[in-house]
Amino acid sequence: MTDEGRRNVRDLRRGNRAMLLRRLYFHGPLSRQELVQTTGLSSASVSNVVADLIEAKIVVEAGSVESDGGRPRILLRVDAARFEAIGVDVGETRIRLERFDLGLRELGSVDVPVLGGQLDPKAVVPAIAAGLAELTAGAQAPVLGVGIGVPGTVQHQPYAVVHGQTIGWDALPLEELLREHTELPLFVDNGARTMAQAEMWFGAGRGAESAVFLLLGSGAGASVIVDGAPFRGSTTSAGEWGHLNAEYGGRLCRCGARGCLEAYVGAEAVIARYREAVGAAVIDTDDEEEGLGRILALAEVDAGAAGDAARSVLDETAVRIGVGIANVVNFLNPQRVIIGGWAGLAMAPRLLPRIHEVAQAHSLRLPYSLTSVELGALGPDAVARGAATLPVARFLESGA
Amino acid sequence: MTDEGRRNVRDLRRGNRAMLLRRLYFHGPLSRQELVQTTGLSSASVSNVVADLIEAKIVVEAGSVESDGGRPRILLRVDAARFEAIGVDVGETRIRLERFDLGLRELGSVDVPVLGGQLDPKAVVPAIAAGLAELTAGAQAPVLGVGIGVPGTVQHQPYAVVHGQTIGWDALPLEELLREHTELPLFVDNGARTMAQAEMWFGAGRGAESAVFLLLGSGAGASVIVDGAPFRGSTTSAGEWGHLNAEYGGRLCRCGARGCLEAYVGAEAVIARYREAVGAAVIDTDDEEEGLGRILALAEVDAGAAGDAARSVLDETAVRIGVGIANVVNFLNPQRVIIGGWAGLAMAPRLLPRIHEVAQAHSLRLPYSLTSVELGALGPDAVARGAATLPVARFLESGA
DNA sequence: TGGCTTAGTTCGAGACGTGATTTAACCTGT
DNA sequence: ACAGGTTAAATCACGTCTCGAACTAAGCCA
Repeated sequence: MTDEGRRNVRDLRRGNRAMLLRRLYFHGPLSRQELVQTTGLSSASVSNVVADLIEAKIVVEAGSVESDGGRPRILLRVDAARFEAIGVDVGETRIRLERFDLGLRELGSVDVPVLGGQLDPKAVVPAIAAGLAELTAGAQAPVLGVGIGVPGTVQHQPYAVVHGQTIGWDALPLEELLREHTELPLFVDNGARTMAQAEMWFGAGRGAESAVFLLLGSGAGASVIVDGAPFRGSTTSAGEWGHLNAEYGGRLCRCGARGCLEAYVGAEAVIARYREAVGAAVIDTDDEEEGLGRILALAEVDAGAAGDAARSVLDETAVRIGVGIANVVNFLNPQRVIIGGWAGLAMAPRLLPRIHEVAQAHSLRLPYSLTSVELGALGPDAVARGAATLPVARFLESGA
Repeated sequence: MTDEGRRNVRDLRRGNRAMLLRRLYFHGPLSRQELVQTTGLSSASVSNVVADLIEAKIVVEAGSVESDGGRPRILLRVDAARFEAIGVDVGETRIRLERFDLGLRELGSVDVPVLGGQLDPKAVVPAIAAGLAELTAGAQAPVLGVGIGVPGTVQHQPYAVVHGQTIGWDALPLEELLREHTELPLFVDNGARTMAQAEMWFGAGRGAESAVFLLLGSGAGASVIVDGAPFRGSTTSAGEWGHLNAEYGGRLCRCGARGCLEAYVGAEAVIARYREAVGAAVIDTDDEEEGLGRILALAEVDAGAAGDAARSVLDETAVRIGVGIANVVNFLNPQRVIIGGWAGLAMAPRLLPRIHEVAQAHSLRLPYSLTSVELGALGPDAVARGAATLPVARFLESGA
């Protein structure tokens, strides 16, 4: 309510510059004419600002469009090679760093396994620092910054602090710790949100103004996009879809409450429910990906009791997800609901029809009819790419 | 993603003008000095813009603050008498129009009973038009516009069209119909949202950036405030809290789905559940307000079976509301959750402790600890006042 | 080659915000 | 009563911005 954006003429210029830059970035090569029409700026100003951007080597000319009688239009595009950005995916089993150009094309990557499956903060920071050093050494252009997707809630006070209950991170001051190893701007955010950001820019969310991304992995999370930007809530913990209550007094959730959706639909929960149904020894692996795969396979090929149990467990999973989607549709009325995460993508082929059916039955007619429920397009590994969008987004917003 | 706000220097001025005006409006009399400090503008610009506003007679000087050695600061305030606004509450039993000054002090009102309890569109439009004529005739200052809160979903395409399934309005082009009777700018929105807006400006939401207002009347709705503005979703139907699923396969809701929260917590549902528990004849009134009152009284004073049933029904209501609040807290992480609506305010004194208890038990620890759950401060009749904020908000945003 | 059409640039005008300077309005101490 | 000090507000000169109009560039066609 106090201060918002533009005040003086320089800010005005920066805003217009950012507007043109964003448009060129997201809507491909465009002529000055098209920029004039879509932004509402005068042709004089467009010429002026574009000249700035060209001089700064951020925008380059990219051929021209054949004319029908007049001077041909010169196309402009953002020079993707002008800057680079680094994205980091801090996962539960590995840390992956990727280097991208401005257009988010991957230029290099480093994988660091997490020893013993434990994300010890003392080991994570040096691992990231080492990876950063390796990647920046290979950079062909200035690096705008480093985006880091972490499993947990990120608060800025004012430097990013991570609260990750599932991985035992208690108020880890990640930004300050990394600050000792690099001068690059750091952008830390929740991994689910960075993944959603990647889908918004390049995947299933492209073009939507509002969308909800459901991330089914070991557990269940979500990221809510409102007006094209992630909604964080008052303390950045919005989007805990997995802890919507699915059944009063139901299964105990690892958060301590009873009946959370996550106690039914994440890979961990699906496996646990299957074990309860058929006896603990049947799925004899600790690898959730493998365990979930076996249940899916049994449901597909086994005509006996083990297959019946698998089908039953998966059907309830679809029902719970469907109701959870209906809740999202009724309460937030998004343009799209997008299912992602490795477990979600693995189960979706089998469950999607049932999910649609249940979601429809529990949704209000009008909003559901205008919402599409679909799968993520970038696969389960979009966290690092989404993280790299953070410095790029800052670059575009600031107008360079 | 295309065009947003400021482009040229005139827009810049308008934005700064709006910023100062908003600040003066919401933060009471302020000196130019204080404006300089809180807005970040230079003192030259503040003087300049304020001179404009004074010349337009929107802002007036309002005494001065004693100095400690220097020239005293002259206080400025928005002249509440300079403009007026009209708010309309289209309720299920009556239509109420109120006339306000710029500071939203009530200056006059007209009540139109709805004949036979039926909101016939053919009768509503002339009724509103007649009320408007009466109120504008009494206006002492130019009327900025008319805000109208209606029970139903409002879509702008581009003129306001109301879809009200509960009252049998099917795509009623209310704005166009009223346009034939008045030249005043019209602002139509859902009544729950206008009520929430009133609470945000003058009631329990004051100062919050994000809040969720739960409106318990005959049914159950909500209005979600994000970044100080109502969130409408992609097709303006966001906030259907009453249709979150409370129990899979549960009670049939009037929306057609099973297990909606509204089938448990609205006045209609509470009365129905009580009747089921004790026999249909016990609450022998069609007036929901009276019926709910009797149940509350029985719970309070009757030690026998009728009281037990009332207590049991009300306890389950508290549990359902509590879980519903936990869902909101987990998913949206608002600063505040505010319970309003006539039924909500009537039940709250008895239910609030239990609601808090259940909400806490089903919420994630961190977000719940930072969220306050409280009651609306403006009572059940804030719809018209909230509606009147719509033209005022437009006035403030545009910078007059 | 000359006219026509469209794209992009240049230029002068008008509007704005800012820092520095000036004026206004009050207080304190003598 | 009056000078000196202090703070608030207004004024001024300057630089920056966008815009419309005029102008130049670069193609087509006959």
